[in-house]
Amino acid sequence: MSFFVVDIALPVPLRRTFDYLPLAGEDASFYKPGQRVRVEFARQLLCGVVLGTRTTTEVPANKLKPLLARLDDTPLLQESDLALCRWLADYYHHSPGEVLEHLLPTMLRRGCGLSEADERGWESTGQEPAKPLRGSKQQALWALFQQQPQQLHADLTAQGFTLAQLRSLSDAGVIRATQRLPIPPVLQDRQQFHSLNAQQQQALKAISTELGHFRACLLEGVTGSGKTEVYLRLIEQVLAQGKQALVLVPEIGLTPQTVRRFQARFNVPVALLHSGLNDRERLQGWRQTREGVARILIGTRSAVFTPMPELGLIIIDEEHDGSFKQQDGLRYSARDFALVRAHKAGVPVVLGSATPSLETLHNALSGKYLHVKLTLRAGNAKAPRMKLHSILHQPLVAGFAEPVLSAMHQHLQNNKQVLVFINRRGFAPLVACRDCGWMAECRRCDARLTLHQLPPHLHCHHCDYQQGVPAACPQCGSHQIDGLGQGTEKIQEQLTQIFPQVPVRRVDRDTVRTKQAFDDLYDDIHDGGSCILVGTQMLAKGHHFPDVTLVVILDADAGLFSSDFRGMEHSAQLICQVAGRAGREEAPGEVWIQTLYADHPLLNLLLDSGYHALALSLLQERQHQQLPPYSHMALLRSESEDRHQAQQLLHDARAFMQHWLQQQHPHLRQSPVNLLGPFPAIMERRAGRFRFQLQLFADERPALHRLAAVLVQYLDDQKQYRKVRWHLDIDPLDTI
DNA sequence: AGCACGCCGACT
DNA sequence: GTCGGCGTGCTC
Repeated sequence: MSFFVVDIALPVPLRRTFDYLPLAGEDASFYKPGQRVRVEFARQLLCGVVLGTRTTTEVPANKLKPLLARLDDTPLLQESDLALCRWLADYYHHSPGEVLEHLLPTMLRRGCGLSEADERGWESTGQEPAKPLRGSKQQALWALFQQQPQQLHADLTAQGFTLAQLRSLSDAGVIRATQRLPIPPVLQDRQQFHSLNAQQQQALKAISTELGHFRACLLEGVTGSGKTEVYLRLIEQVLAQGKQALVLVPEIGLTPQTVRRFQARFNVPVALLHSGLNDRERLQGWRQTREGVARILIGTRSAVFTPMPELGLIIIDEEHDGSFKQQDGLRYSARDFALVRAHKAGVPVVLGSATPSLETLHNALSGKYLHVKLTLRAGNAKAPRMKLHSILHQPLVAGFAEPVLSAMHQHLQNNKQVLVFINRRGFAPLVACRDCGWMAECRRCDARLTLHQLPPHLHCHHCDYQQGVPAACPQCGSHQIDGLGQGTEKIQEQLTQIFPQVPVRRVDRDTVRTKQAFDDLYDDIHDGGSCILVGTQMLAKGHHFPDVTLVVILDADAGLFSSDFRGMEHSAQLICQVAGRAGREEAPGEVWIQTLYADHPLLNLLLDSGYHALALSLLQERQHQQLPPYSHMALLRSESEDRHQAQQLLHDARAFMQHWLQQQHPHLRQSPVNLLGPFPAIMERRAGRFRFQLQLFADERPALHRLAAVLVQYLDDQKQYRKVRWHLDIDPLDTI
C-alpha cells in the first residue's frame, strides 16, 4: 500500500493543519473530508476533522503519529461546508480547526455520536397480545398504544409507568423500543396569512423573482411596516419549492412570540438554535436541520453555520444589529458570512431593517443589492410624533423636565403605558465624597464604580468587580459620601414617588436575568393597565408593547459625541428602535428626547427627515473621511498587564507592516494600506490589562488581506511578547 | 489553548 | 528534605 498522510484540522489556536498517519490497513479511500478522527496531539486526546489526504508531507517521519480512531464512516460535513470553513479561516485569518468548531455542535466537537440526539421511545408492533395482559397498568399502557402507536419513553414514565411494565409489553411482542431523532412539533392551530398591502405585495414580488439564484436584497421598512409578513410569504414560496429557509435574528429577538409567529403559519417543523439551549438540544436542532427534517431554522448568530442540504433562502432580521458580530475568538460577522454562504449556495439573502447599517445601505444604493422599501405602516398605525426637548438651563425634577413629566402624567391618566429609556444600570453611575472630591474607582479598570442599592454595593460594569459601600470616605474620613447622577434604579425610585398611583417596573440586566423573567414581565405588561417602564436598551429591541404611547429618552446625548466613528449611526438606530416601541396600534405614539443639544444638526435631521435621510448624510461624511463603507478596516488590538509590552507589540507590528508595504510597492507614493496608531483604547485599562490598538485602512480588500496574512504570520513568530494577547479584528464594529 | 518540563521559595 | 509557584516551549 502506498504512503499517504491524512490532513487534519484540530481545535487549537494555531493557524495551520496537521498531518497524521492513517490507521493500519486503511488506504486513502477510507478518509473522506468532513469525517471526525481521534488523535493524540501534544500529549492530549483531541477530536479533529479530516480535510483530505496527501501522498507527500514536509513533516519529518519521526514526528508523524498515527491517528487513533476514525469516528465517522460517512462525513459529518460536506465539501461545501469545508469550503465555507476555508473561506472563514482565510478571511478572518483564524485557525482552521477553531473555525471548524463553529460548524459542529459541542457534543459532536467532543466526539459524541449523532445518536446522542435521539429520543428513546416505544411503538406498537401491530400485533395483538397472544394472551390477555396481566395487571391494570399493563392494560392501561396497551390502551395508550392502541390510541397512539408511538410514545416517548420520558412521557410514559412521567405518567407513572415503569420500565418493567414496558418490558413486559415488549416481551409479549406488542411493542418494541425505538430510538429516533425528535421532530420539532408542528402547531395544530394554523394562522392565516395576513393580507398584504400594495407595497408589501410589490416587495414580495420583487424579491421572489430572485429565488433560485444568489441575490442580496435590502428590505428597508419602517417600524410596523410589516417586514415579517413579507418574510413569511417568501418562506412560503421557498417551502413550496421543497427548499429550506434560514432566519437569523438578533440575540434579543428570538422571543417565544417571534417563534410562534413562524410556527403558527406553516405546517412544517421549525428548528431553533440559540444560546438558551443545552448541548443535547443544540445537537437535536443541528441534526434536524442538517438532515432536512426541519424546513425552517430560526437562530441567532451562530446558527448561520448550520449545514442545510436544501437551503433556498436566508433572512437576516434587524441586519444592523451588533449582535451579529462575534466579539471574541473568531470575530466573524454572521451577516457578512450569510452573504458568502448565500452566494456559494446560489440562493437569495434578505437583509431586513428599519434602520439599515451604512454598509448595507451603501451596497443597496450602489445597486449591488436589490433595494426594496416599505414606507407605509400596516393597519391604522401612525408614525410616532418625535420631539426634542431642550433641558439647557431648565430645572429638572428627578432628571425629568417639567413638561416631560406632565406629558407622562397625561398618558398615564389615559390608562396608557410610558417607557423611560436610559442606558445606565444601577442607582448612580458615580460615588463621590462631598468634602474632598474622592470618587469610587475600579482598581482594575480606568472606570468609576456604579452604586447599586438592591442590594447596596459598588459594581464595576466593565470587569464585574464588586465591593461594599464604604461608610466613610477612604481619603478624608468624611461621611458625606453620595451617589451622583442617575441610573435605572434611581429613576425607578424617584418615579415611584412622583407617580405613586402607577406601578413603575424596571427592565435591565439586573431585574431580567433569565429569558423566563423577561417573558413573565412581557406577559405582565401585555395584560395592560397604566404603568411606567424604566429600562436600558434591553427594552428597545424586538419587543412589542401595544399599550406604550409615550417614550422618553433621557440620555440621548451620550451617543452623539462618541469617539467611535459609528457612534452617530448606532445612536440613530437606537433612538428609532426605542421610538418604534411607541404606539404601534391605533393609538398614536409620542417620543420625547431630552437633550442639552437641541440644535444638534444630525439629531434634528433624524427627527425632521427620518433615519434614511440621516444615513445619507452620514454616508457623505464617511466618504469624505474615507471611512467604511468607503474603505475597508481591520483592527489589531493588544492587551497586557504590562503596559509597555502591549504598546511595543503594536509598534513592532507597525514597523513590520510599513517595511513590508514598502518592499511590495517601492514605486507607490501612497501605500495601499494606511496604518493609524498605536493608540490606547478609550478605556486604557480594563480588568487589570492595558489595551492598545492599531488601525488598518485600505481602499481595496485584497491589499488589506494580503497584509493581514503576513502580519499574523509575523506576530505568530514573535515569541518575546509572551504576556501580550493580541487579535486581528476584520471589519471591526467597535473601533474605540 | 493545553500540557509538561524545569527551576526556585515555604512547609508537613 | 518535598510540594507547588508559573515561566517557557511544543504540538503532525
